[in-house]
Amino acid sequence: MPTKTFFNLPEEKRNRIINAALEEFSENLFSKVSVNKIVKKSKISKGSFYQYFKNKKDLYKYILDKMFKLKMEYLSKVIKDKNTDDFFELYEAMIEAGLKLTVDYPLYGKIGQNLMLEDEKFLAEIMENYSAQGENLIFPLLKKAQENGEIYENIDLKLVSFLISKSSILLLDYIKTTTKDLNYENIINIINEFIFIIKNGIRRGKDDQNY
Amino acid sequence: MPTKTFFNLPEEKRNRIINAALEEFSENLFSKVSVNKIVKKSKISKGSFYQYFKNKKDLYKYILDKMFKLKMEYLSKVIKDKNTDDFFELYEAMIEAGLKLTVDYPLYGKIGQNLMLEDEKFLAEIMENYSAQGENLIFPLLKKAQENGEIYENIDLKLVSFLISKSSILLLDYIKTTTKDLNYENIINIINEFIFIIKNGIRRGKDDQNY
DNA sequence: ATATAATGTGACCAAGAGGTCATATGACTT
DNA sequence: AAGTCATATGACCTCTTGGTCACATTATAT
Repeated sequence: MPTKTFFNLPEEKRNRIINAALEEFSENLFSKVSVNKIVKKSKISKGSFYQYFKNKKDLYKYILDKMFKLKMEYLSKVIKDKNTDDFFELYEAMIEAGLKLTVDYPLYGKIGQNLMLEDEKFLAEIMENYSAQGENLIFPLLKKAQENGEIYENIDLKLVSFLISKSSILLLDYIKTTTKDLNYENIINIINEFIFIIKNGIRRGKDDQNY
Repeated sequence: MPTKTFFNLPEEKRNRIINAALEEFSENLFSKVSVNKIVKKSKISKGSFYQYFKNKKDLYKYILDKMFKLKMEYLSKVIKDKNTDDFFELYEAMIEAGLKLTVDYPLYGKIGQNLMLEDEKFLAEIMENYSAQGENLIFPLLKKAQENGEIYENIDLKLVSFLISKSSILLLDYIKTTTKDLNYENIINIINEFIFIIKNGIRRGKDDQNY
């Protein structure tokens, strides 16, 4: 966490620093983010930087913290609003919420993507406080759905929740390689395609007339 | 490609260099691989290195080339041996082949994983000659299967082939986070779970009695 | 006006990077 | 023995990195 000094700063200056950091961390993995560039971009001196943050990692954790809080806001809002027990409905809403965040705050979106590309040792260290993120949010929902008979009994829920937790990143990746523009409608279409596959698979059974 | 000089080298020396490179590139992304470490590890001088390779990228491309050739060997063997038209059977065999390669040559496995984590600009540049890799190998098989009625008509095959092309990496990722040991049986089990999901989805329909 | 505390600053450090180059060595030809 | 060519070498160059520190400036309190 940043020092008291940092929080005493006038808001304008604090924002300058935060924005510079957001830009840098959205463009590079942690090890390639340059403190020098951040201080230049935010027009503070190197010395000041190290009066605000213990080191580069300290700043990174702070940024991630802001991001997770934002994400939780988005997710909890969706879960409350939907107010349903249907897993697939909820799941769709959650992916949508995740993608809505990356549309509303593209830099945070990129930072989230980059985070997932860090090597696991580093990731484990950085995420110690957020272990309950992604996967563990979905797992209970899946379990409930399985108990309700919505999901095959023999399916390995750990695997499914893993796939699902990766899905926003995966889909974003896919969208990048195909569609040129990230308009909302496009995204929603692809999400629906993906959910259909997770739901029904791709194999057309003998008894499937429609589709 | 390496220089003529490199190929004139006694095999022992050439292998020393290749092995050092394999180790380094399996442990780090390109930008973090150190030429200095490679020359130290392979006991050649810095000057010699630059007599063998134009630069770091030149060495990297050479290593990747070897890897792709190896992978094609594994894949083509599988396709020939199976000699089937059933998409899912073939698909399973292909994932297995991919994983077999990473078991037989763990360093190449890691290098492949790392490759997928490079940023896309760099990746595009490095892969210019191998664009037909992964995805495009699967797509025709999918198309055929769809024409045969094995796969729902409305499914977006591009998305499916994208998911599938990512599956070995995805699964390896999953295995790392759960199972401690990478024994073969374990891996096969997880592959089968995954294929089941892609095939049938996770939703239990009203008419599904079994499972 | 003085003393104390909070902030700001940039030259500096050591480490490491990728890449170059003048020179040395050794093998083969003539 | 002389000359030629392929190969080997490591000191050196420039650049960037994360981080430190002695010092300067400003704000607050008495």
